[in-house]
Amino acid sequence: MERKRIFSVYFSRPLILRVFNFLCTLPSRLCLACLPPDNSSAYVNVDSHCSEQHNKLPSIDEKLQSQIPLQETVPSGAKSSSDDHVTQSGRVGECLKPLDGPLEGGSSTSTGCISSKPDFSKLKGEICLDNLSIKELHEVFKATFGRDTTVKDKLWLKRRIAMGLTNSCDVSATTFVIKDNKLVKKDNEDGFNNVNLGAGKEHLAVAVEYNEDLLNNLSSQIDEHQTTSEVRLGNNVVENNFASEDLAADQRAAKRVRKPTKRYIEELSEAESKEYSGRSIASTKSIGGPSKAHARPARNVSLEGRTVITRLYSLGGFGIQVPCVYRIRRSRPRKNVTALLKFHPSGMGMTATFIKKGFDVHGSQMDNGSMNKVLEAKSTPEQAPEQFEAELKKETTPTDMGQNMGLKYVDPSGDTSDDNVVTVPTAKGGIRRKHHRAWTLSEVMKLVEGVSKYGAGRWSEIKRLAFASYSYRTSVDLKDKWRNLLKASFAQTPTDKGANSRKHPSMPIPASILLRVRELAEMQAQASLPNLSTGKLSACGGRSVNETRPGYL
DNA sequence: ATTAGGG
DNA sequence: CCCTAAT
Repeated sequence: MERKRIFSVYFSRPLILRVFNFLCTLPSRLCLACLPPDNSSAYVNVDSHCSEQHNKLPSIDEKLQSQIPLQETVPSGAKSSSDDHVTQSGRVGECLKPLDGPLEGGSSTSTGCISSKPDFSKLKGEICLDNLSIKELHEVFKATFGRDTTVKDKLWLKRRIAMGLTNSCDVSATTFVIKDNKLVKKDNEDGFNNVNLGAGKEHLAVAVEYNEDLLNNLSSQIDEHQTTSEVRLGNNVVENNFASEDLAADQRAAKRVRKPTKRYIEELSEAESKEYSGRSIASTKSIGGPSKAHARPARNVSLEGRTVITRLYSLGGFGIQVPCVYRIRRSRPRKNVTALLKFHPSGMGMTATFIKKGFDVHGSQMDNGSMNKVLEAKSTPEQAPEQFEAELKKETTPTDMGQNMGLKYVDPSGDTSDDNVVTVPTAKGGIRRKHHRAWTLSEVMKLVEGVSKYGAGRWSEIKRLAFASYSYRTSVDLKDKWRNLLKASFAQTPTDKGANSRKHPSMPIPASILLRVRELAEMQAQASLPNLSTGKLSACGGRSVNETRPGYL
């Protein structure tokens, strides 16, 4: 039989994949089958193997853990003839099970790496996808990407597989890609002579276990590198247009993977931030059951002169470098809070006056009539927010200061309760700041007013127009508060028992406010449903609105 | 950047 | 209140 020379290489699985892929990119440049037979150990009887076991791609589930140095000797002199074989490259390697040999034969029998080489005779002939059947291509595809494909197009499959494998190099910890380029370059320069795959030093930790999510991510990355791969795959580029549609479809399917939330990333990185060199906890938590992916110690990879700290996941034989993201403590900028805190040490009085001044301005902006109305209904000066101080003065003792001080103590909801920042322990041990600022009655009223004016939902408007002076209270806050108000109003409207009696400091919202809230809610509910004919319903709603609004507007 | 909702 | 997704 004709003997074909192949690499006398100790491959680990991922490396094989890469080599395999690399070879796929070569056909136009050289034909391995034509390499002169100068190393017997490197020969395989192609034909015999073809006949033997052709079809079984190894199951990728096998765990392969050997770290095998790649030792390769590629004799020189093949280059000249290579071109001639380009055209027949597909046929030369009649059979190719690139993934076959070393895995079973090698791993099972290998007691020592070099001494007992894997039985490479099982690695048949030239590595090329050309002769694989669709079914086989599907298997390779699945082995490569961890998912099935329905694409029947051989060209597409081949290209996709090759591309995926090629790109897997991009994200791996090896420098193989670069070598790939280098190889190409060498090939162009001085032929194939000095090609040294893996520089003879590739050590790859192999963890051939598959994880759906990570694989999908891998696929996504691969997709993103498409252009790169196209360039690299020179010979196959021609086919791109042909398969572009299917490819796109497939990509879309592959990308439908929910990305981890930011918090997840933060927490994950936080856990490892101390020692990025330590082994990562990888995905053991995210994936039910035994961990499917092994994370290898991260390492600093020098990349184009820059050193990048990465975590590396060894996955299905592919190394994936994940840049470390360090937790960023985010907290809402609180301007006024800090200002308040500055006053705090001096004593309550200072704080009170400070706040009073601040709110007096706003108080003046408000509609006095409505405020008085509310105050009357409430008849509870203690709970009156500072904004109403102007009005309060009329009814209360001239010593506003003392009144204010007392007010502060009595009403915990007042802004003087400056415990705006509360540290809340999190489950993970981290503590996160939670600033709490109780809503004052005036704020609530402003909110209600704003809603009545601009409608619920236009929080930014309300904030800008009605809450201009409150730097805190974001639109989200307004929205939340309104939601709470609605809830409260509908919850306990029937009996306002708790509302007026202020025995519960936690429930300071007066009934009048709740009433208004409910009215506004109804009004807006109807406004949002204008489709109904102008029957009694709309008339009823409109009437109530008109009835209530004048007093406040 | 805003809004809606879940927590 | 916080966080997120969706717009």
